[in-house]
Amino acid sequence: MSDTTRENRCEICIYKSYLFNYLTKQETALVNLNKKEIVIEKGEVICREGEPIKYLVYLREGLMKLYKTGAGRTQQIISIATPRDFIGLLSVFSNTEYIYSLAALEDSSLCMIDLDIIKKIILQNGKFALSLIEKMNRISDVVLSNKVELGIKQLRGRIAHILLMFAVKVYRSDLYELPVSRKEIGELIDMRTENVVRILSEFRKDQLIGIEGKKIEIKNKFMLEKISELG
Amino acid sequence: MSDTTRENRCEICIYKSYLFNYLTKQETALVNLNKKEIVIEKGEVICREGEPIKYLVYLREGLMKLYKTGAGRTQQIISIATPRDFIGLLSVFSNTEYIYSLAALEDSSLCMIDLDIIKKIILQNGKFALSLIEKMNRISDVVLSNKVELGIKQLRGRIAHILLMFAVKVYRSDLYELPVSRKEIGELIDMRTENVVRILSEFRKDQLIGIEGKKIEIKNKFMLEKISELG
DNA sequence: TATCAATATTGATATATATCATAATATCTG
DNA sequence: CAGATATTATGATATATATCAATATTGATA
Repeated sequence: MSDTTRENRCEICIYKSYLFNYLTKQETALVNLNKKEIVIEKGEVICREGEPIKYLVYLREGLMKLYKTGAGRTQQIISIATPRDFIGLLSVFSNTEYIYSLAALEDSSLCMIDLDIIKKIILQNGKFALSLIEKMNRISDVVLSNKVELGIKQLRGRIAHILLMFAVKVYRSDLYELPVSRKEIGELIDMRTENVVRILSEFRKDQLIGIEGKKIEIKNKFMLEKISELG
Repeated sequence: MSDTTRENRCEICIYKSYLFNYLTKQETALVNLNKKEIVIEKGEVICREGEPIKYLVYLREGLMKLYKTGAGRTQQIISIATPRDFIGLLSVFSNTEYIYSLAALEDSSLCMIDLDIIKKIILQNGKFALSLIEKMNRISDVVLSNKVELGIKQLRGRIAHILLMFAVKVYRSDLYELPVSRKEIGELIDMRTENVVRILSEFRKDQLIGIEGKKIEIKNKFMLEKISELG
């Protein structure tokens, strides 16, 4: 975890989210003074369940997973965060300790902003507060609706859904490299690793996708969408 | 749906949530002018998916369900709201139309506050904004974690969980009347009606609960907790 | 009160999914 | 590089869940 704070200034940050557009000059300067920018490698864990919450984490580049550790080292992945996401916005204001852990699925660069500073700005800047509320709401809409949909889909539908999710929302390409193992796919969509493997093979045999290790090619998007919709 | 606004004043409302304690006198008066208080009967639907969002709904008394209608009149229940809940806080700031419907499971009394007024107050009252953020976060924590837990539990675990939820969180009694049909239980915890019935009967035979129509008696809470935890 | 529709119940059976076993391959580590 | 370990893969089997069918019960309604 290398700290690269240096003289990076929020004012000219190209990753500045639309959220921070509502900040005044003074507030931007305050954020600038109370944030650290870090680069982490694939696999690194930056927040763990139970640790005190100090930062609001903004994902500049890379890919991360938000997950929960259960009994016997089992994990359940809550959501996958993509660039420009305020990760963990899901629960940082309602808890004093993290209720989820956060790990990098790809090399990532993050901006960690002191949560007390964010709270301070909420108290004094209504536009910022309202846009933060909208952002939070939107994030939980997406995460919740994904989990709700899981409940009505069978395994094939879930696999189709997740393959399309990576193609459409994460990589914006029909050809991509899976950032997760088969086991992690299972942890994300509630199924056993063996069944993830099996159904991927099945989809390959049916010419819906191409597989080469972690490389996935979406060959029949229409059919995958059908399978995803119908469960 | 009978409008009983009359001269009810927010200032002296016994249901005034801690949230509204942060309002100034003027703001309280503003809310008072822009809210309506209604009483609805069991079964009534007050918001439907797709309708424009106008109000923030506060449940004073009663019980409601937040649900989604899928293809072929199927429903999925997202969450059950209990008194003092700000229902639908889940998605009112991120959408212009409701993404869930809202119906009464028991006769209920609601306070519907103009959402534009709430937004206006957020813009000018930082303490209110921050406490609203905390409240929103807490609500989505609960709803999401319920749905996440569903994914790792088998049917018996889900039924045990829901029976305990009604006993502990809704009625605070080991003897209560189910506010939902067997079918609705299935819609809430993603399983078929027949299996809801079957497992309830099984629990009755095993002396874990007593059943008489909709009346449920929790007889062996310890065992139900075990079943709920272990899935 | 009689009739209809929704709900609840139970059993038999089909289907989906998990589990267990085993092996091949890839990845990490000293 | 060798050995250890995790990941991917496939088949056989057990288990969990859904589906189908038939009936009883309750609740609503004319």
